Amino acid sequence: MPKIVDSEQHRKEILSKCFDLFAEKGYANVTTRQLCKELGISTGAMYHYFPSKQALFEQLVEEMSMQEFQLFKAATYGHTLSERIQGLEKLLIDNEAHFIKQAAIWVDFYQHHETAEIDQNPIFQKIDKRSQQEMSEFLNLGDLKLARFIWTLINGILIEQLEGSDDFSFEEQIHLLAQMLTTYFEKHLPS
Amino acid sequence: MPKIVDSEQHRKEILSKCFDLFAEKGYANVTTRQLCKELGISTGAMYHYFPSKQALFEQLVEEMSMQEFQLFKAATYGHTLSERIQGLEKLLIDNEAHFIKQAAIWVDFYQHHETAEIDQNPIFQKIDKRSQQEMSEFLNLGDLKLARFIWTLINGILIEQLEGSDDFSFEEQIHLLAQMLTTYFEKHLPS
Amino acid sequence: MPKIVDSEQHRKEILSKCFDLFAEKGYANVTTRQLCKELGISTGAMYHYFPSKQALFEQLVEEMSMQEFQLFKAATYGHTLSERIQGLEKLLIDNEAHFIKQAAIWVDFYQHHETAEIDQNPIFQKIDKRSQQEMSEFLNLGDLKLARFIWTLINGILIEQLEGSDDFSFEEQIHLLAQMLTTYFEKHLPS
Amino acid sequence: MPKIVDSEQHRKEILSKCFDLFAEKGYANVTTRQLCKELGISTGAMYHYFPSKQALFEQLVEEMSMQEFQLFKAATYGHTLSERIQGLEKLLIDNEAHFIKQAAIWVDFYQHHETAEIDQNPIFQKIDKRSQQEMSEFLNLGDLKLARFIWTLINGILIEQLEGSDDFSFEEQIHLLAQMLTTYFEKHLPS
DNA sequence: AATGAATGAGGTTTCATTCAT
DNA sequence: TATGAATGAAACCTCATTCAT
Repeated sequence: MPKIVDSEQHRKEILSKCFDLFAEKGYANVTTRQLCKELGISTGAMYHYFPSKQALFEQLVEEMSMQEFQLFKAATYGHTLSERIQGLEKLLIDNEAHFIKQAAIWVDFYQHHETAEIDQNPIFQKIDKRSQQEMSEFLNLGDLKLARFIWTLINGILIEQLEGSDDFSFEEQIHLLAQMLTTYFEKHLPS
Repeated sequence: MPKIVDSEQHRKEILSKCFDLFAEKGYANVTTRQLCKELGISTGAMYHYFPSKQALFEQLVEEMSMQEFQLFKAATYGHTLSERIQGLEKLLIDNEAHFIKQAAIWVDFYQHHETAEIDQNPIFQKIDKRSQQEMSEFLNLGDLKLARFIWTLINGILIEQLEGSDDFSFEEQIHLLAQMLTTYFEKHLPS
Repeated sequence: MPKIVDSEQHRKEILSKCFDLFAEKGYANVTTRQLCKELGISTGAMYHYFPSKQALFEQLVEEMSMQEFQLFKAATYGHTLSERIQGLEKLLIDNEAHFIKQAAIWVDFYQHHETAEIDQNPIFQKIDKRSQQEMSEFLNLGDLKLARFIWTLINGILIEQLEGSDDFSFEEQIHLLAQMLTTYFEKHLPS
Repeated sequence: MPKIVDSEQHRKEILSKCFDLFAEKGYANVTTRQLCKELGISTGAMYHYFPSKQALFEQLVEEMSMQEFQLFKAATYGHTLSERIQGLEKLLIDNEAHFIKQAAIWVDFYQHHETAEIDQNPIFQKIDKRSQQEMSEFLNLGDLKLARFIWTLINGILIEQLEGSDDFSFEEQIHLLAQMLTTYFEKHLPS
């Protein structure tokens, strides 16, 4: 039993390190050899834990989503909508690095998989659905579409960060978006 | 002299067709052979027009930006901010396919190039700067940062479209964003 | 058109050289690198002609069978059974090297493919059926099973040669088998 | 001392199970992992009993030959040549599975070893010599070459069985060969 | 200009073997 | 003795690029 625990932990450690690499360079631009060298393990070891580079990547996506859920769980939920938007703002800023990398990996993931392929995979379906729900619950918005839309805008900001222009910081951009949302909801959602 | 014109035209035709392919699959996931097959030319011919796959891609990015400028040029500029936002909305919806593909290619481009590398390249510097200006002028916003921010949010919507979820159309999303912006500016920008 | 001919010829030349190598060492014991080095071509070139090592091997088996048919076609058919057996003897001895290698490759082929897999492949079905018929016609035996049985015994001799013991030559062994068959048929088949 | 016995027994059990696997798939097509999984032991355990996959295979060949000798020892020797041929027939049919697998393994063995290598190995020399003698004694044929030849024909039938065509059973084929041999000897060997 | 066969460095993956536990 | 995670050389294969025609 302890061996299984160790093994599982090792697997997660590998995923965690791959997360950074894939986010930075993109799936296709990281070779297994590079990956293993960076991880400090042999190629054989990597293939002991994961059947293929592809599978490693997909498990990474899964794991990454789980971590996102944990973040949402751990965050403080506000009462008023305005407070909840502030909560989201804090969550994003506190975990800036994670969310930026996650956005990068999602884009990669979608480019490397046919849409049909993703639609057929129950795991990714589940992740997708749960992600929307989590977001929706966090903001206490009944409207799933609206929740998704907000996430879409946030994604825009996250991906912008990949390009590394520092003159308009992530924090400022998130804050500005939060303001826009607050302003909009004040006018359009009868609280 | 006419031969050069033909050659130049041929080069642009190739770029135009590559645009779709790269946008859909991503730079690293399209082989030169696929590319040439799709284009209906031989690999030799491709290497006659472009020194490398990389160069082809970069020229594509350049060409793509030129086309974007043309679109902005051809669009009608409104007088009031609200009208100008409506103009942007129309521009985006009328050229949905182009802008979605362009967003995909930009993301690819940034993942495949080190940030430093892009910063050093005068061509990309120029494109970047001009792009911001174009946007800023179109909205008649003095604030470059704000213009860029708006574009950032639009990018979020464009990239979302790559994932192919149809339950919330591009048109609706762009419209909602336009509304948010209008509401925000009404309150925060004294016209 | 001429290019296709060249290409096809080149393909056959490659197969021909592989024939010797696979026969001598066995499919699994020849690496693609060895193969290419021996053939004097690059790995890329090999993969230009054949999609995989496996496919190369299967095409080799097909080609090999075609050549066998040619040999049978070119051989002289006798009138009496005894003459026909002599004809077979001559055919085998004249093409000793080919038949020994072919036997080696068949054994390899059957070990590397599941029986079910072979049974489902129409090409191999056809080869198998035609092979039996060819043999049967050559000996003018109506009985397919008997023809196959004779070939089975010949296979035993062919495979023995792989082991390289020279104290009982192929020629002698084939001759002894021919004598046995003649003796048997004299008694059991009323001519 | 008893521990050595256990160990020795364990070693033989492993060999026995490998026999089936190697016969079915061929040496090169069975990985050590598959082997160990099938055997229900760890790779470490396997390497405790055998220094290498190669050594395991060679010991298997040795053990297999020993078992063959046992079979010959246990069989009933006839008086007349015809009776002795019948005895051989019975021996083969009673141990069909064993002999087919053995034939498969011999072919494999010869393909994976250079002829020179086998010729230099005293163990295989001994096995080979003894095998011929055993056969020769069983049939009470002074002529070693002839004994070997008969075995060669039998091998043809055994190997044919690997290909799994059921329309002409092993039993029938062996019987037909026995008849041929009997007919031939009646005429050519003055009893 | 155009072709597409050829190149070969380098990618992903396998697998016999080792070794800390 | 026994385990199975770890190793790394080497396997098969890909693909941007070149070059004779």
